[in-house]
Amino acid sequence: MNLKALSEHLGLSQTTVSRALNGYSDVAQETRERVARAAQELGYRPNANAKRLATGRSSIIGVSFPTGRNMLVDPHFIDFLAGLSHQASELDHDILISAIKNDPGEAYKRMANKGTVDAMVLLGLYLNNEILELMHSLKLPFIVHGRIPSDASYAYMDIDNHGALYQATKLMLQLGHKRIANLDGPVNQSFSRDRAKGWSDALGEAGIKPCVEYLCHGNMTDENGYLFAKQVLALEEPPTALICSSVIMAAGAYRACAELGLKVGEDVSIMAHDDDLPMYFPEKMDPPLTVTRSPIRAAGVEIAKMAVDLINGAPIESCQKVWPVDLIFRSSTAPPKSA
Amino acid sequence: MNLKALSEHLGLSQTTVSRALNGYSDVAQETRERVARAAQELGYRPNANAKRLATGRSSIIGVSFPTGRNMLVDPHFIDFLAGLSHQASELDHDILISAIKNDPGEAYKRMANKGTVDAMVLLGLYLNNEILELMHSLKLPFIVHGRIPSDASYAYMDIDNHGALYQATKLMLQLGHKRIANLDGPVNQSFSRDRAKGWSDALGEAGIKPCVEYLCHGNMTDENGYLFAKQVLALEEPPTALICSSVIMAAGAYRACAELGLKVGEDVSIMAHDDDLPMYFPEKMDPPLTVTRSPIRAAGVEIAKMAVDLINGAPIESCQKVWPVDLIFRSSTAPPKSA
DNA sequence: TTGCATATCCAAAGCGCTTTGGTAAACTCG
DNA sequence: CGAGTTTACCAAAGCGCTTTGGATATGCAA
Repeated sequence: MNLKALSEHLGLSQTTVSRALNGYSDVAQETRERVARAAQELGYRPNANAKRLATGRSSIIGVSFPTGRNMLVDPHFIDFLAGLSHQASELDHDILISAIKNDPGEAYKRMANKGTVDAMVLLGLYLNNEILELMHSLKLPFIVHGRIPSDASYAYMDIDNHGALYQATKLMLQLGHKRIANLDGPVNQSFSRDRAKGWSDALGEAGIKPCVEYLCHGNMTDENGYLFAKQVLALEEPPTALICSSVIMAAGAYRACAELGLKVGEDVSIMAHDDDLPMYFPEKMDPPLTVTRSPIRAAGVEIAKMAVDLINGAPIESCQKVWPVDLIFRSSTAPPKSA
Repeated sequence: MNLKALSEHLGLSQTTVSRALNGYSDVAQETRERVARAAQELGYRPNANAKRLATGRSSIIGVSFPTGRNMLVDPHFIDFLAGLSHQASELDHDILISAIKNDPGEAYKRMANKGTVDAMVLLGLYLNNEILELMHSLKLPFIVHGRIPSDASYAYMDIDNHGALYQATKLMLQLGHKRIANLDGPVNQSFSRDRAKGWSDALGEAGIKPCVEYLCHGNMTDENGYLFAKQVLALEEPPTALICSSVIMAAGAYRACAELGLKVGEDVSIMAHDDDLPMYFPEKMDPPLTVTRSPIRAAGVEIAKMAVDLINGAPIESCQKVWPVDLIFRSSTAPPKSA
């Protein structure tokens, strides 16, 4: 069942049927209804590819997907993707994923050249100035999850990573902690660097010199949380507070403390940034975990909206957002014991 | 730069240029090379949507993506998706994901009707006879990851879940265990039921009546592994062996044992099915975990291949595979202490 | 009555590719 | 040498939609 058949069935022209279905004003109300009814009854579905060819728009948003064996398939990415894809379908758009093997630039070019997608979502993880230039040269709207320092203007959506660690560190300071460790994400990622800066800025303001031994970088896994915690707690002067970049890491840190016979929320204070991942519940941990919180899934939702705006011609300047994070106090944080 | 411009530039017809580029035989070798060079130099990229309209094929494979808040975004699914998407791009196909909110059938219909995809990959998780009928009525090739018992013939790829638990249970029996618990996946999923059957079949052959208290069903999370282990180990007659449906669960079970002062590989034997998830390393656990193993990512790779075959007209019967699983013995399993 | 908006509808021209059904020239071979 | 093959190319007809640029009919003011 195609447009031609439907219009013949109705005794109307293809033009009118098309315009009726697409809500144009120059078609009588009665006709519009008649067309809608017939389309429904006959199960007419416009052919997406014909529509795409005619309009030059695909209503597909491309996302690069790091699948190489050496890259971690990260639960954070997945939850982000879930939000993105869910919202995209609300807005009648589809999500096409393109595997990044090694070179992300190559994957982006592939996606852009085929004209399959109207816009692309890039992971901040792979962003650098070179990629930014490449993207601009591809003449395809794109939006970045994350940020990098750059002169060029581009659409992005990020959470306030600096603020998150700044707040967290400030809280620990206010509780009386002086030795505050930062179990951070991978060193090559901008969000990790932003967080590290927030941490050291807060310390600096309190007149404390950030100690390099208190700063760990690595993938945000349970195991790293465990290892890093063990590592810093074994120092000559162990920290009394740990700030983890993810609830996953915090779970590992809890384990480390348990093994060392340290009571979380008493002997050592722990907090984390909570991306609200579906399988991790900071409020159910023992003790419940204090967090800075910003659901990564919501970021996916927002980016889908922004991508569609961008496709519809919104200026780049209106597509640059930084979300603040919430601070949720629970019992894993307390004044240091010695205080 | 489109076909018309390119052909004019070359002083050839569109037909010849198109055929040259697509490797048809009725074009002179010299011309073919000239065309290829010009296309390269001018950066000509055929418009994907025009091609799709003309050929009726999109080279896109659709995958349903469970994103609803109530559904777990499961690491297993993600690794599967990574394999699928990686292989699809090797075969010059793209992956389009369609969010399942609540009703999977509705999502499938949406995807099929638009004609955007050439084939669909369904998750066994959502499969039932009703869905199967729906899919057949949609006249779109599809392939299922998993299986259900059904009279209808359909393309599928599954691992031998029955065999996995059969083997695992058999191993425990051979070691001398009599009380063997099965910490299984969600009760409504076919792979969980297959595994439960493998477990009870092996027990049955050994003349042991499967005890319902030893069978737990639930999402394959760390927490459930912990809870289920605690639960069965607290029974009047606790099991001496635990078989977990996932390494993630096994990690939880290890924790439970540690808390109870039980040494894994001595006081209690544990094994698991290993999907080879990127963040979990059974061989690095303490003690290293005995597993039945079948990388779920490889299943994704295989399904991408099968989907492309199916699109190219391969008969359904040639697209029905069940993979055996490996049994890898490590030190988390040993004869029971009392034996 | 005439002139001019306004409301409805339509024929036909694309969108950029593939594919059918040729043609003309060059080659084969009895 | 002429009939049949083979080789290399092409014009034009789609694929199924949107959109442009009218056409026709009706309503209303002058």
